[in-house]
Formats: sequence, structure tokens, C-alpha cells
Amino acid sequence: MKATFRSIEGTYDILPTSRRAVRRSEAWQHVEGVIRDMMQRFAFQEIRTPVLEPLSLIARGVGEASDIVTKEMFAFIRGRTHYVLRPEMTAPVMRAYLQHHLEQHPGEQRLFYMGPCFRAERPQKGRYRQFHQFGVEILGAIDPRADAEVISCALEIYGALGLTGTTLRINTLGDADSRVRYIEALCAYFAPYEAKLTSASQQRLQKNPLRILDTKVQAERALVREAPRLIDYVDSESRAHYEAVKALLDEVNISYTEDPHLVRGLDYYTRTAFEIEGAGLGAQNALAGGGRYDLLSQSIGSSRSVPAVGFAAGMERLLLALEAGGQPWPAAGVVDTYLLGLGEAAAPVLFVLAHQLRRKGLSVIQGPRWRSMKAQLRTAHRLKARCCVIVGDNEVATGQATAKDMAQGTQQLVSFDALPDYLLSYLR
RNA sequence: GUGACCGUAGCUCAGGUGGUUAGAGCGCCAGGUUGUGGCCCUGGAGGUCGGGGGUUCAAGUCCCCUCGGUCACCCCA
Repeated sequence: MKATFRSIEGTYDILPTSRRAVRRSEAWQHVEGVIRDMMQRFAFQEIRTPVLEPLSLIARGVGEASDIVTKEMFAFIRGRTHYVLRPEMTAPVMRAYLQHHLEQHPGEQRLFYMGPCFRAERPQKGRYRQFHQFGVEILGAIDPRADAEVISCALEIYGALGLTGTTLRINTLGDADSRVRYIEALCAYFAPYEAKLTSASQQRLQKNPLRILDTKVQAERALVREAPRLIDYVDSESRAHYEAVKALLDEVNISYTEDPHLVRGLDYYTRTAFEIEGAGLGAQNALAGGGRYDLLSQSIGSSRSVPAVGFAAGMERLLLALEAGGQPWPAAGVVDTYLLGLGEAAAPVLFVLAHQLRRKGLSVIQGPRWRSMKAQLRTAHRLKARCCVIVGDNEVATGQATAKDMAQGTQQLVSFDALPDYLLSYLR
């Protein structure tokens, strides 16, 4: 039989049975559990925002003209409203912060999120049209401690999952003026070489000069190495902030490499910028990225300045990296108890038993009564059931079920009434 | 948006230069004597070879188009 519909390009189903971790629900649950646990240790509380946001929220943050708005987002109009499927979470979190006046709450706001985001890009390894991000935002914090804490949180999550081979790169972007001055210097530096650049880089020189820094063309990389360094254009307060962040990272032995060419394309980013890369990910090897965005609140129209720092991380890339690292996944059984029926008389008995056992907190499933005992036991074995309860005509007649221990292979007659307590004590 | 490679059973894949009823392993189902799983043995179901068109006496195999997948470029919030 041929399937008629498929999931949309760049989207995929997460199933209980998939061989690949990225597409297996059990793997997701495990990773999500570790993330939530770590968020709690850092006292980050969960925020859930709608998948739909006003287009202008995203567009204003990003700048109207860029490819991001025109090509990379799922946007549509309905009635008079322009909608967008959120492409990331930082702007929505800031929107919620401003909308609900969270600055009125005591101290900084420490929020984490986990959920689907959408970008209309061509899919490739580690890049999907519906993908999932988790991350944290500390809003209302100017302290370099917050920057370091955010970095630490991301790394602790990866560590707790047993992921190895991650590398941390950091840089400082300075304030808005620093970047304006730097971009001028960069353009001045590249201008004499313009004819030699690839057409892509020539366009970047016009539209987004900072992006020349991460060109993949070998000849251009040599030019980039000699290019002016952002750090030399950064204001003194930002430098002091940067030094403070590094000092804190040193205190807890977080190793990093300083990358003077690590930049952000959007204007609302300030000061600290960092990226964590993973192994075995292909071209899209950034596991997480983050930093400070002290100017975001104003760039989305608020009169209020909200200093903030955070990171965003890709779930799919994390799963991919864990898979590439050969991490074994904890394999859980599907059920505690498999109720095996033989013949119609067993039907009401099993239904009642299942009800009682579930009330006691056990995980229970009933086998199909019309199939052979052998087939049902085989199924029970595959589900990793720890015991089977067998009820056929004999058991119905005597009021006693056969309880079978699947690991030992032993079995015992137990009256229906006593069965819930018997199994409960047996399985504990 | 651009490019490369790929598309044969549920899954992973075989099917030299086109030639008769399309294969394997795993998985699934059923048996191997009465109501007992794992190992082993036997059998079975399951495919319009992604779809459409063309070349040919003959196409899974060649050509074109199309739709998917994968990876890379572009972009990267």
C-alpha cells in the first residue's frame, strides 16, 4: 500500500519506533528531562509563548530589507493581520516581558523555553523547516555574572547528557557605536580587494559587511585573517564587561577560545557573543549561540531599555550530536504487566483487572484474546513486560489468574482479588 | 534561490554493458501436537521497482519531465 500523504518538506514525525535518535520520541523525552532538571538547578522558570507572532515583531528586530524577512520566514496575512510562525524565541520572550510588565517583579527575570520554531529554508543536516529550540533569557540583568551564567547553563546541559567534543567561542561586540566604527574600518580594509572577492562577498560588502568574516572561500579567509579586529574598536566599558565575563569563566574552569571574528548580523546585539559547536554535525555545527542583546527592547519599539542576555540551542542538533557521539540511550520497557487472555470469557475479567492495576499505578496492556498464547507471550516479551497475567477458561472457572514472571520464567496462581496487591509488591 | 548525489518490500540494501514469473537480511504473521516468550527450524503475507512521458520487439536498468530524500552553497535571528 502506498502512502498518499507525506509530512511537508523539512518536517518530520517523531515516533516511538524510529532507529534514529532525532526521530525517536523516547530520545526526546530523555533529553527534555535532563534540560528541565538543569533549568531548575539554575532557577530558570518556563515561559511558553504562542507559535504565531505578529510579523512586525520579528521584522522590526531583524531589519526589513534582509533576506530573513523576505525569504526565510513563514509569514501570511489573514484579514488585516500579518502573522509569522516564530523563527526564534528571543523576540517573543522579550515581547511577553514587555507586554506583562515583568520588570515589576522583583529582581531579574530568569526564563527558559523549549518548543518548535519555523524557518522556510532548504533543509540540510541539522536544519529543518520546523525545528525545536530550547534556551534561556535573563532579562533586566547588566551584571557580567549573568552572561557567564548563561554560558555555564548551556555547557552544564551538554555535560549532563554526556556530550563530548563541544567547543566554546566567545567575543565581545561592544556597543552600537563600536560596531558602526568597526564596519567602517572593515569596508575600508576590503575596498581595495573588492574586485578579487567572490560575487557573494561583494554583495555582503554592500549589505552586511560583517558576514564576510565567515566566508568559506579559502582565499578570502586569508584576507579575513589580516582584517581589522572588532575588539580594537570596542568601547572601554564593554571591554571591562568582557574581561569580567572571562574571569568568571576562568573561575569555574570553563575553557573557551576567543574569536575576534565572531559577530552577529543584527544591530540589537551588544557586548558578549558566544557560540558552542558540536562534533559530527556537518556544515551546521553550531549547537547553541547566544549573548547580550541590550538593544532589543528598543528595537521592537519599547521606550524602556531592558538589558538582557541568553542562549538559544537546537534540539535536533543536540540529538544529532549525541547520536554521532555514540551515546547509549536508557532503554525503558513499555509496560509493567501484560494481560494475556485466552477466549471470550476472559474479556470482562481482564478489563476489570487492567482498570484496578492502573489505579494502583502500574502500566498495563491487554493482549488480543483471539491470538495464540505463544503470540501474546512473544509480544509481551518484546514490550519488555516484567510480568504476564494469564487468564483463560481455567482461570475464569477457578477465580485464580496465572501470574508469570518474565525474567525468571516462574509462575503462580493468584486469586483475582489479590492480584493487584500481589503484582504491586512483586514489581517493587 | 543554486548545485551534487540518491529514490527497488515496514527497515537496511542486492539486482555487470536493457532480455522471460523482482531478490536477500532484519522485521511482521503462522506453524514445529494439548494453554507458555527469548535461541533454532519451516512456511506465509507484503513491491503497479517515487510518479508521468519517451526510446525499444523488450526498461527496475537508457532519455526527458516531475515529485520526494540527502548533503552542500546561499542565508543564518
